[in-house]
Amino acid sequence: MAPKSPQQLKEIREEKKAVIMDSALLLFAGRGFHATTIGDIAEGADISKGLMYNYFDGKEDLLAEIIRTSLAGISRSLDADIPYISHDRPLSPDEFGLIVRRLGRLVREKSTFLKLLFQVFMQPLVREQLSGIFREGSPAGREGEESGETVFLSRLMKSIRGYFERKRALPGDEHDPGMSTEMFLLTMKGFALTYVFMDPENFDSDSFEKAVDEIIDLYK
Amino acid sequence: MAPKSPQQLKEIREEKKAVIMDSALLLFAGRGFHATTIGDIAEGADISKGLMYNYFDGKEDLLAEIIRTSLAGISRSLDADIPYISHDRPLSPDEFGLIVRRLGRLVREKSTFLKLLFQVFMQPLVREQLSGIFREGSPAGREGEESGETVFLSRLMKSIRGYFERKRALPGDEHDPGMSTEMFLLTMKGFALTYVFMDPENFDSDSFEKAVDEIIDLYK
Amino acid sequence: MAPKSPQQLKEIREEKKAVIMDSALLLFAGRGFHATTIGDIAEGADISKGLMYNYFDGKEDLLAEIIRTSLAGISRSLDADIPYISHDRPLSPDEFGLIVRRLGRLVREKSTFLKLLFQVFMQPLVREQLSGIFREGSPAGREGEESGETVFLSRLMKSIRGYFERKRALPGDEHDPGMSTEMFLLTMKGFALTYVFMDPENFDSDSFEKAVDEIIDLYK
Amino acid sequence: MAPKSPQQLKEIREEKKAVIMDSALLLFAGRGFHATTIGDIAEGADISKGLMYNYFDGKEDLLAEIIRTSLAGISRSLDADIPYISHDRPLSPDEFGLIVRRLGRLVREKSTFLKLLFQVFMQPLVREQLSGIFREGSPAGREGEESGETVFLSRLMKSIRGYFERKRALPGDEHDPGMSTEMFLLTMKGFALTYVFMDPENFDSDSFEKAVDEIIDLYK
DNA sequence: GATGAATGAGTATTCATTCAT
DNA sequence: CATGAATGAATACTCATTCAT
Repeated sequence: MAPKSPQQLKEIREEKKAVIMDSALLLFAGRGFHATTIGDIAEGADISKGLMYNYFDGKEDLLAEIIRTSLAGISRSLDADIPYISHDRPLSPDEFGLIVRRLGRLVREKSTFLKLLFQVFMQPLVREQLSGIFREGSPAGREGEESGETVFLSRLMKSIRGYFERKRALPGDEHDPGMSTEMFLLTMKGFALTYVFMDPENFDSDSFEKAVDEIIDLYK
Repeated sequence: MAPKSPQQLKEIREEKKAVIMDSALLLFAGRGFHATTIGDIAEGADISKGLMYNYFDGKEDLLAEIIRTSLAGISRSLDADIPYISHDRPLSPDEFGLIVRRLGRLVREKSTFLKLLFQVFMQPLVREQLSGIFREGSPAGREGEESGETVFLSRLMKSIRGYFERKRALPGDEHDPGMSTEMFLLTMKGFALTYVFMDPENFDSDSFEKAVDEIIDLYK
Repeated sequence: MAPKSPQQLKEIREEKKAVIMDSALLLFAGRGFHATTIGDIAEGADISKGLMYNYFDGKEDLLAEIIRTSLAGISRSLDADIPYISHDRPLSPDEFGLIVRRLGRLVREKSTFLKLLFQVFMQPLVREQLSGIFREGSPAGREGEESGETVFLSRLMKSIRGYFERKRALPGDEHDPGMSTEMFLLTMKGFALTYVFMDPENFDSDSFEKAVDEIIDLYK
Repeated sequence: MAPKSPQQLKEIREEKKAVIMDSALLLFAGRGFHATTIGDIAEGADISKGLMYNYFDGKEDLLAEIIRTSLAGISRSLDADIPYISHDRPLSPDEFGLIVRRLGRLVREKSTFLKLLFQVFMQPLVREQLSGIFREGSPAGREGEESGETVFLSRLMKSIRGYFERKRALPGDEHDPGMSTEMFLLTMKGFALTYVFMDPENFDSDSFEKAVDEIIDLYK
């Protein structure tokens, strides 16, 4: 009965937010953003429809928040696992292989979120709206948190680009490094697309792993 | 005074159907199926909302019809350009290269439809409904027309699979042919995804062509 | 190829009108006025939708015309069978019985139309609209035709009323003749209602006849 | 601050449901089901159109609910007034008279609902749909409430049938008891039909009562 | 914080009617 | 006389969002 401390309150709030976002993510990914109603989300989160609006500004804000948080989470998780890319030293082939393997794991572990991400970036309208929200939604003050983390993703990108540039300099490879990077990314996209939308019953863990190996082999 | 001849009538109907489908395709691809209203489509086709229902059973039927027709068109067009795959003789590397190049052209020419196709196959709900419509929509009788054409696509697939199997038999290649096929398809998907959703202003015709060459190089 | 004579033209016109009205009557009675579309009627009459408007001013006019024509037909048919009621002489009990029997036959033979009539008179709105059409629809000139015939129905009514008044004068009957008439009409309505909407498979020809006899017995 | 108690909530819901059903009943009876729009009903109930769908699954469900509830109400009300029919003892002529008088009162008091009921049972399509809803709508579990009440109506029917069977056994009556029952019901239908759809201004309270007396006289 | 009744703008769809041919 | 493509007003229904409690 004692009044909760501000700290506790904040924790409870964050937890409830997470529950709502989990419910929404599952439904957005499964049925699509438009086909999911606030009622569905509330039911999934076991709360009333109205409560959602205590935590988010609306359906689109909820979507934006999910994407923001998930991206930050991914960023953080990758950052923890791939520390070496922050150095100036170029990636070794083995490090490149580890990165690909790590990205493969990501596809498996975050397939629900990736499903959503694919959908969102296919609808220019939503994409634009989202950009708008992102712009408005990140007031000067708190850039230190989320964006600081998502910045990692561009560092990763740069690192990969660097890898292919260095490979270019080696004898026996006359590929345009820009093109090599593009091809690698394109293959990774196709890989993610294929496995993320594959029927779970058709999913073959073995061929998944072999595909990862194959990619490493192709681009190492 | 006299009513129009059945011939005239049929032409008018076919033409108007095409106009409506064109308008719908553009909007579905651009804004997504759900975000597109019948009013938008009607406006785009310069007709009244009601008229749409003289030609299609509803929004979903319109979508199904677009996909059916477009797939048939693609199938026909590929069939005309790639006649040799119908033979039993396995593909030569050059033929394989030509096929990839032809598929590349397809991505450019049919990017609007492919945009739609990607979106549709990402929404399981719509996907199922579509399958249902397709199943019902192809009564035993008229298999000669649409299905006869779409069958070409599976023949193409088989041909490609055959190509990788034969390659496997050559000395110096120890790849699992099934995995090779999968990797190739996955790369094609990534390729299509990348260029189909690329902002037109970022689209670089040169790198597009070079990417096609690169794919041919990788898998030939 | 010879141009048809005006007489022939008129006959053809009348015949086509009848076909349309038959189709409409069947559907109106079976599904209700609102639930029947012009398209249904046209299909049933094997004509185009537009043609209906060459013969009738619209759906409601079609309904009015059906009712008008059917009532006139009934009137004419009864008039032919019950000639004696036009005399001033009061009805004998046997004549009364014959009338009831004739009305019973009417219920069987015109059950489809009566179904429609019941429905129409239960919807005040339609009833009012119809009255309006009837009023507007009978220009001074042609009252000689239809109305002349429907007038018979009121003569019949008057005759029945007269029958019960005369009965009243007999010793041994102290019923209010107005009330007797009302009771008789009410029973006839209940009779018609019961058998007109009875499922054909539940219809028992025997009990139908016995009910007629019973009514005669009750009110003779 | 606190959300409303479940008790309060339930009361509000029940009350609002009743308001909507009252508005709908009035309009359905007056203009017919098809001619009544959701907007009309909402206006009559002084609510927004959308709210209707918080309480009913749609227009047809609303109709079904009205009929269900009204029938249950009638059943209950009759049950309270005519307790003796539950005994095995056959009805005395006086009891029969009381029943008819009670039914007469019902026609006056529930004329709006009866108007609707007549209309509904004249449209086979709606009738079938309703049967469907009724069947689905009464899961095995809650037979205790509504159906338990409407069951009373069949008990009443049986009681009346019993009355005429017993009468048949008396000397001086050679009517088929089944036919007598049918005639009685048919007369009651005609009676209800006549007075329920009579223009209020033509309604004569005196002749109404006398008609009831007359019916009792005829069938007692 | 939490609830769910209430709103109303928006959407797909239907259908009587018109009209060029 | 006959056709059916075309129209557009009307209608049932959905759903994000608000707000009193």
